[in-house]
Amino acid sequence: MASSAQRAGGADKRRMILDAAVVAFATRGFHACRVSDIADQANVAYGLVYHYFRSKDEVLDTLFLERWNVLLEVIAEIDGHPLPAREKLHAIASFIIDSYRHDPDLMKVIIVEVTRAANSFGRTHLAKIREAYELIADIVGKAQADGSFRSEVTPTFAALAFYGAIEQVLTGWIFDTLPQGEAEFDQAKAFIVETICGGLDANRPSTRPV
Amino acid sequence: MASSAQRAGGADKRRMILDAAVVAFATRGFHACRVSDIADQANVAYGLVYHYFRSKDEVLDTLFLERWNVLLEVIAEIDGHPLPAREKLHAIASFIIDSYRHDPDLMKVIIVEVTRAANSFGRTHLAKIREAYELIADIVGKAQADGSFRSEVTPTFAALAFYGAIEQVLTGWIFDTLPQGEAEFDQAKAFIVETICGGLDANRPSTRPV
DNA sequence: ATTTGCGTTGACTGACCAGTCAATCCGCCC
DNA sequence: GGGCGGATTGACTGGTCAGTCAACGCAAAT
Repeated sequence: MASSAQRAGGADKRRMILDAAVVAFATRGFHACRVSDIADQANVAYGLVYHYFRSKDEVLDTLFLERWNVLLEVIAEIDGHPLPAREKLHAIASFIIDSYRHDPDLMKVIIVEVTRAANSFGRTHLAKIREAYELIADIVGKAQADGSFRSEVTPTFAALAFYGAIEQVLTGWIFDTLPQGEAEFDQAKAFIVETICGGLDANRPSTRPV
Repeated sequence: MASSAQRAGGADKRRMILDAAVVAFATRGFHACRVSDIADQANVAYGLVYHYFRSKDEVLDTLFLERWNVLLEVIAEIDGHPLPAREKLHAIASFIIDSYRHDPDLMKVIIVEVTRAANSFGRTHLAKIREAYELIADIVGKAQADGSFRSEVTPTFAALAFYGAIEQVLTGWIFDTLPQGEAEFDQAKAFIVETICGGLDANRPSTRPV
């Protein structure tokens, strides 16, 4: 009963179902994915899914909340460090992109089925999603207050633009519209931050003075 | 038979169905919306929808393509004018945001059900959607070539960031996460362009020298 | 050895809905 | 005024699944 899950024993069937759901949702999409697909993928009987979860929705719910709460904690923690705002944003972009690098299926599900699906499903989680924007907006707001960011733009809009850029890039990878790979991941982090913080216009120092 | 649709006569039932579908899709979402909802909304018999369209999908298809093609033409046309890149981007943001202002339901459907639904539905239209990114990337690329934009960032990423920011803001309005109104619409155009072109970092002229 | 009860199974049900189709309507032409 | 053909109608069918539930397995408790 201990830890290493002898065979597939009494251990965490619940976890197995969640992991299977990630694969199933990522492969067929939440709507097209039948509960039996999850059960098959988990090597578990159909009914067991309903032993651990009230509904198919609750499975997705659980996956999303598990991960999104981590994101919120990480952002808060990054903000706690005494870093320049630009580096905080880089750290956030890094975390999100590395999340995708580490578990593309999970990120695909979260983004495609929740974050970008504010209709059908994500509606329930709008508030939770918004928390992330607000944490980012906070970072921008404080940077504006201390003068390291300009104040031409509302923190809210800056946060939306920043997060929107990240999501758009992830979506590109998810649907193979954009080449991906180790190099691209790190490049993307830098480009996103550079676009949002440095801007595209030419009249400015190409590198910030130290 | 002529033009002004005597009663609801022989005129464009097809158009009526499309318009009804916009309302139905916007209200209940594509998946939750039944074909009978469209027919009811259009005051038309169920079967007539299938007289004009092969499937429910084709209705959404049609709505999307009609509008997206306009967008592509407009972007191309804007690019044709001899404007600074920054103003081209502003014009594009304006067009998209004004599209929302003019017909929020249609934009909601296009964004929520197609553009942001690259899974279930939008997959068919990935290429079409990408065309828009590429047109924008072109604008950025040319501006980099003539020196008015810096070259730190790939045109592709810049385009993604720009479009992503717009979509994120629209999504905020669509789901009432962001206050909307005449003032907000124009403000948003300016903020998006200012974020992407001007950047957030402080060390630079707050206004570009003429 | 027997009981107890959670974990597990998978066949089944009820609801839902996209798409079909045979019938009707109606404007127009001969 | 008869009939042709596209427009229009809506009842019906077929298939799909989410969720239920009665039964079984099995480990620990007695």
